[in-house]
Amino acid sequence: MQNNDDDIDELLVSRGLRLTRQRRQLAGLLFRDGDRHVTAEMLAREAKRNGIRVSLATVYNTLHQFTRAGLLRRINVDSARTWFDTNTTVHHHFFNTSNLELTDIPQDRVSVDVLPAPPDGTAIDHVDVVVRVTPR
Amino acid sequence: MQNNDDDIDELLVSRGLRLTRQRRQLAGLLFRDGDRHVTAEMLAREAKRNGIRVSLATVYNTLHQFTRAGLLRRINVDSARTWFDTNTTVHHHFFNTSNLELTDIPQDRVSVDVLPAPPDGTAIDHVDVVVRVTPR
DNA sequence: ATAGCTGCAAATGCTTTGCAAGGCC
DNA sequence: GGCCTTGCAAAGCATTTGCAGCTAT
Repeated sequence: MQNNDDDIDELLVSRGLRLTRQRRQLAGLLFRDGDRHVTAEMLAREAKRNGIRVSLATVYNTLHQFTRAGLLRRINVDSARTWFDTNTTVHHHFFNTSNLELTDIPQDRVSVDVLPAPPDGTAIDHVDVVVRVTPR
Repeated sequence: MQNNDDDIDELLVSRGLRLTRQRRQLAGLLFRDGDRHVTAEMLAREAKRNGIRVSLATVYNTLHQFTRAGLLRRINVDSARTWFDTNTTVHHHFFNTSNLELTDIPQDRVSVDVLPAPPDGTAIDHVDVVVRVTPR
């Protein structure tokens, strides 16, 4: 994925998000090159490195707003922190438990068959597969 | 699974754990009836309800010691808290994101094929499948 | 006796919240 | 102008840690 600034502005507006400086700059980091996995802490550090002035609270707010707007997907791999993925399509992950590196697995490279019915009164929302890996 | 007090003592000793009052009582709650999913907070509350005097820090320590000893398995379903499962065999989970209820799926009722190779220099440790469900 | 446990309180790390000031439409 | 956003600091949780006192072996 490749997006220029205009595409990114349009993306935000199309999801009903106002164009504030912080949102445009964070969206630039996230969506310019596509396919990224970040935590709030990582994104805040990266923003600072790039001369973007934004508070940590705003990074959290923005990640959640983008998630609600369907631009990001939350991933639960690690009970210590929340990861966000710019790839919102159905797919799965490798998670390196030593260096906390997350890698996508294209959906069509994993097949999952869940035979049992979900618990009474519930319906399946989605299936997450995390393949935990460690250095060899 | 069904264990009486003697079985439980033997279980702890066989894993090299000293028989302290707190460990025996917590192990009683966890392993007497088998197949349970708990968080530290839940286990501490249950202990209190059962008149077991134990600090929250000891509950955390004990859960980790039991995990290291292979009596429990950590589960990452929810980035807000850590779950522990008394079922240490390979299997997967339904997770109800509304009421935070975890249910086992026997391994033989799920088939997963991961085709791509893990990232360079890593080997697969294990595969976790979480089927997220919501009330219908 | 001594290595290992426990309990408490304080500390930590991630995340959320309250609120005043500022910015977008 | 009015509503949404931002930043800061404080608060909130889950979890870990330091350490003095206790306990299993």
